[in-house]
Amino acid sequence: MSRTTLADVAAEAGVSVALVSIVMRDAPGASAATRERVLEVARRLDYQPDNRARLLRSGQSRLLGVVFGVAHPFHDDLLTGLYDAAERVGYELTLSAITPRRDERAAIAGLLQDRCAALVLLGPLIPSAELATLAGRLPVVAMMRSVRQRQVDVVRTDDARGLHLAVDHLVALGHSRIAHVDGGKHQPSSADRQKGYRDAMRRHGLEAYIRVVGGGPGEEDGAKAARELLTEPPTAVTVFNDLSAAGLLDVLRREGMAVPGDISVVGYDDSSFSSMAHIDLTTVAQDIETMTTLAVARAVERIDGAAVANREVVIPPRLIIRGTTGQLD
Amino acid sequence: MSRTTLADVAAEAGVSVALVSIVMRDAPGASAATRERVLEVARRLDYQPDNRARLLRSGQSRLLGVVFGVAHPFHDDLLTGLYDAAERVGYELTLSAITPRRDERAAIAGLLQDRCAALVLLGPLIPSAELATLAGRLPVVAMMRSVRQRQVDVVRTDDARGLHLAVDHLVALGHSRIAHVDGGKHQPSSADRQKGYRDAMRRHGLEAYIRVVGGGPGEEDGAKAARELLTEPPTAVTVFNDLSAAGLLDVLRREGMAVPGDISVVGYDDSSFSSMAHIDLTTVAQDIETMTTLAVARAVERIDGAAVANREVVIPPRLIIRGTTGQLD
DNA sequence: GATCGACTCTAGAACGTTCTAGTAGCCGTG
DNA sequence: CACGGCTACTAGAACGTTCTAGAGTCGATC
Repeated sequence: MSRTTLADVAAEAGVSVALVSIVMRDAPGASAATRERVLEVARRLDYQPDNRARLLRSGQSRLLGVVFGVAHPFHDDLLTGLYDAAERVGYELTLSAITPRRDERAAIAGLLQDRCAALVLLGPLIPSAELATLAGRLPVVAMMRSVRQRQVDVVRTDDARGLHLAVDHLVALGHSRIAHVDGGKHQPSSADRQKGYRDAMRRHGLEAYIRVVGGGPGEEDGAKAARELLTEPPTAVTVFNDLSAAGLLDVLRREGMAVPGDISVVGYDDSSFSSMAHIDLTTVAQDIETMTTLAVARAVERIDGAAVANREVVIPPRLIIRGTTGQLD
Repeated sequence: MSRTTLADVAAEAGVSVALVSIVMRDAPGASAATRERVLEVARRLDYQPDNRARLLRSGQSRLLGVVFGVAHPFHDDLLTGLYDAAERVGYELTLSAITPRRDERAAIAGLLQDRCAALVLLGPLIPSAELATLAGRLPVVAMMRSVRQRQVDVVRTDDARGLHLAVDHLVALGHSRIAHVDGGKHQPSSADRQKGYRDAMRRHGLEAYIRVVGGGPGEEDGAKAARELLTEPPTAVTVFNDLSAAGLLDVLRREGMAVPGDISVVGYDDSSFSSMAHIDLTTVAQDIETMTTLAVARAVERIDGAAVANREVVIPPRLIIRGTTGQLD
């Protein structure tokens, strides 16, 4: 049952182990003829390189650790982008999940043992100080969250601007009683989005209509907020994220509110499900491709020891107008 | 930037490398006094064991590779269970995701390089033959799908029985015009569930009412099926999975159908979102804890070379009655 | 015909750990 | 005091790879 190794291939092909290694890595130093022969033998013996031994020896691991949460559908979209970005620069990804019974620290600890060269954290919840000490050990890129500490790189969407776009859009449609359902105190980006909402409302002279309802990142949080809003419905509402917006939409519709006839709704993230016909949610899109590309690029720069000009990269969001927002009669 | 190794700790503590290794592994062979001292030094130098070197040497990797799909919310629930189960038996998990641009083969190849001791595949889509050759290389456990080939272990829910439960429940409520929205030809479990539906209908003498509508695993598939059903609505419908059922529910309600007043709906999976108040879906629960525990146990048995009596384990499902099914007037 | 350079190849160390085999000290027993 | 059997420890090989240094061959150049 033991796997075939370089030595097996070398013996079978009648060459040295080192030469087989050269061939497998596509490194210079082997003739076309032997290259061919070695490859043939490797294929025949079903040789699979042992990443662990490879990394152990070569020191640099071309491996990025990613921490994501099973409870966040948007993380799945980010993972997709990260895989693409990593592949483009010749890196591998190793994933570690946060589950209800496996917290962020455990997820990170798992990756540290795997000796990945850098960490990419999706919306990390642990305190900045902890992120900073972690960054003393290896490059750390935090996504979708700002971090004061200078050691930690940040790639995030300009969340304040995202809510400006949403509010501007609603105001242009004639709305003024615009509420905001926030993400709760545990979501690091919640404060930025709420602030963006408040600023935009003020800028439009709608200070008097500012109304923030407590919410959270889940569908259920949105549903709960909807029930609260229904006591005195606004004509429009911006929601912390799409999942929450979906829960909110569902309750609104079941209570007989027409969307967007009676109330307009704007989500956040442009999660994959928000474009589906029956949701058809107007939302603020985070630029997944740019964010993931930059996050991976930043991690690689740090690994290579390159000097990094601006450690925080803020990506502008984009408003995706779909069917849940409409002109106020 | 280079990490602290056993040798560093050994030098600092004035003992041999081997002894430090013993202490770190909690293995017998060190006095309480030195144990204490070594641990103190290790803590002070911020020592982190290098998993790769550890596994390389010890041969057995205590590492399970898991392939999951970012498009399947239910996989997130399974991951949660797998982490729990693996931890209980002292194994680690290494994840590899299937994304729109990274297919199952790529995901598997990534894991093979990591030298995990066995593979756990969540609802694999690749042909059985391919699974079989893979199983020639290392233990393979397929979840939520049956595999003819004897080399591959299977842990799955008794899907046919799941639909029996659903149909029985609906019949008991007085329904006879019960339709089924299936999972499409790409989902391996789709056929089993459809067959379960047909058998149950026949058993109740409802052969004439059998009606299968093409569907799929996504929310959008359910929405589409709903629109098709609406041309001539049945009084009840069983759906391939919860996500699809959620899409179906949404369309039904928006078209003015009362659930369960006009139509009852049963989902499948008991995904985490199905219990939420605004969905409140009656559904067939797969027993996540049992399935994940058994899948991990099976993988470990194979790794340890234990003889395995029955290579296919079929777990009975459980009907969770919530608010989307009701008495037919 | 010696020297050089380019090319192809190889031996052996190294990576950080675990494991095997052993050494040294100590205590108790006959 | 010789012996056995503990306990605490250590030296060195081993895992499968990459890397460094060098060896051998060949053809071209001086």
